[in-house]
Amino acid sequence: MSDLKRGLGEAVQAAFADLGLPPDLGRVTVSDRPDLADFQSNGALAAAKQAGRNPREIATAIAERLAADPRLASVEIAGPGFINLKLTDAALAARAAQVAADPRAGAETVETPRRVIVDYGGPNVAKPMHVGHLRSSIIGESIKRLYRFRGDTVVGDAHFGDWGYQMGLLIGAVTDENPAIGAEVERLNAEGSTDEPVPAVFEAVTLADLDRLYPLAAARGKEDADYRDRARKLTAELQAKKAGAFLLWRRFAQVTQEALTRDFHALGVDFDLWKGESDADPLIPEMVAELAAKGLLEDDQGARIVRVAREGDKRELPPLLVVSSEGSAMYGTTDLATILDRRRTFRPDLVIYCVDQRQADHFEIVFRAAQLAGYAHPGQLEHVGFGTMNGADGKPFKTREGGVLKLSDLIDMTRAKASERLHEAGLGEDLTVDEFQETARKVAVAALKFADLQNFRGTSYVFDLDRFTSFEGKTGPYLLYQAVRVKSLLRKAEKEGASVGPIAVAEPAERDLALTLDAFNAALVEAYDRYAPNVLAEHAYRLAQSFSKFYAACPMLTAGLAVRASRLSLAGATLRQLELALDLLGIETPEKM
RNA sequence: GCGCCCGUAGCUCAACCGGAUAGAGCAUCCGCCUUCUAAGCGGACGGUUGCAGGUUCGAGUCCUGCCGGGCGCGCCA
Repeated sequence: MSDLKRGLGEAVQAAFADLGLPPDLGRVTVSDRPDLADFQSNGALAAAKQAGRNPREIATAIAERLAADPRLASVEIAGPGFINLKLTDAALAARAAQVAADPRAGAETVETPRRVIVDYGGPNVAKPMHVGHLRSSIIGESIKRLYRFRGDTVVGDAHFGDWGYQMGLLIGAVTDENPAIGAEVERLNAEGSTDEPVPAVFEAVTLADLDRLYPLAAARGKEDADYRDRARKLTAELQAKKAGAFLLWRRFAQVTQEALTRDFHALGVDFDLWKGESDADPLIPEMVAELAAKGLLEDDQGARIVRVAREGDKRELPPLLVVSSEGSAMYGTTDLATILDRRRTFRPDLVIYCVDQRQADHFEIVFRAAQLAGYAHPGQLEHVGFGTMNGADGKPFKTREGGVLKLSDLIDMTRAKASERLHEAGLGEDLTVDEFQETARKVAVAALKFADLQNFRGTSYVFDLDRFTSFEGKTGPYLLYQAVRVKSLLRKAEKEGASVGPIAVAEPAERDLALTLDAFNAALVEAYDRYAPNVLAEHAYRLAQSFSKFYAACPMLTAGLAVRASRLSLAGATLRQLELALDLLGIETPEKM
């Protein structure tokens, strides 16, 4: 079952082939001029250019071959050689009926499913999530769901940032502040085992402590060489699995993961794997040996590196730093080892790194090194970068007090506002307290996620609290509102014994809704190919809007029997597709609001 | 200095391999609730797509140069 756009595309392409023209020029797109047509093909223009012929002539020849197509009410040539295609109401109705009958609401699956890993780019130990972390989790989650829905086998991995120099900094800062912990670390380093449980003294460490200490330690590490050297030494101790350092680190990871799990859960984001950089650590020795055996490793200024620069590069790309002069594994080391680990345990066809755009160079370096080492083919590793979130001043977002806004605070604020609005509107009064809370949570999450996902991931954007927590216009709550209206309508219809029936389209709003329903698959394909959830978000919004217009223009319960049955079918198809699209964006739909 | 990204309506963002009249939302103004949820619907206003060239039948989109902004450039992650 194919959507109309593709079906018509095949017909036009066949007509191009008939005329001895390149078939791929016969691509059909949704019309730019809905007043003139439903779909259009611009291929005659490109073909004319290639063949040195008159475009209108070619367009006319194509149109003659399409005239007999029973799906088309009209085929017209316009302007320099646009081919305008208008569908019959019957063809539209038939397609809408297909969508209505399809559990996948008209969405197809990929021909050859792949094994895919989505790497969420690592929330870090010791750093509570702030608004800057919204993007990787929201975009990553949506991409994961989208790929899975299209038929791929997908695993989402948090890729926890839990290894490296920052851990050494923290171990130093915490032991300095709390001598009891320091003494216990010393004792365990000397005579303990990493198999022991985390000692009770370490439980004094909270996420708030880490959050407070880390920026101080990082700043001091930058200006104080001795402090930095000590932190590096502690990092090396941790990576050498000294029991004291290791168990204290376990405590850091514990408290952080608890908080992160809570925040992610509130956002409806869940990982299939909660692996960390530390999990790749055991593979590092053999990986280093292998890199050396392959002749890829070079000694340079006391460190060991892999050179990845290529002939023809526009500038010199720095090498991958595999082993620091202190003997520590670096960011790129664990990333490369993780590629090796995944290759062995999952054999992915594709790994999607959903990470800040600023790390593009880093990934280019790691990916090149992976290819040199034979761990990956070109195209198998994709960095899907996203822009940064800035404040109204164009700089990274800060609260009025100058601090970062914690993600959990943002969610709470938005949820409180949603509750307030529900109360104001007198909505949800028949809900229990729990149901009401749950609805407010869903509204809040929808607002936050949709505000992010409607932007193309690659561009940076301004974080505006009012806009993020806005419930009117092109927002998540608008989409939920439309879905809930359909649900309410269908409940009422059921109570009145009204049933669905064959779909007919006649009114402009019905035609428009049917066309929008048809566009779902194309939106999914594009969002999938371009790693661009905003394409899907845009479709969901258009669908909600089409429905809202239809809802206003086409009464259902008061209509005649056949019309009512048809419109209820359209409403049902809309609901299913809208809920599916929202789910793929990671947005849950409440029953009532 | 070198490299990457960006510059679209007052604001925040879209725009499918280069196509017709560059679209939404917010804001402003005007209409629409005794009938299915008004968090809605309809309408108005709003543009030299940073500037200057070039390629093309056709450029927001491709090329060159400038201006403005963001980011990155091995021992943080």
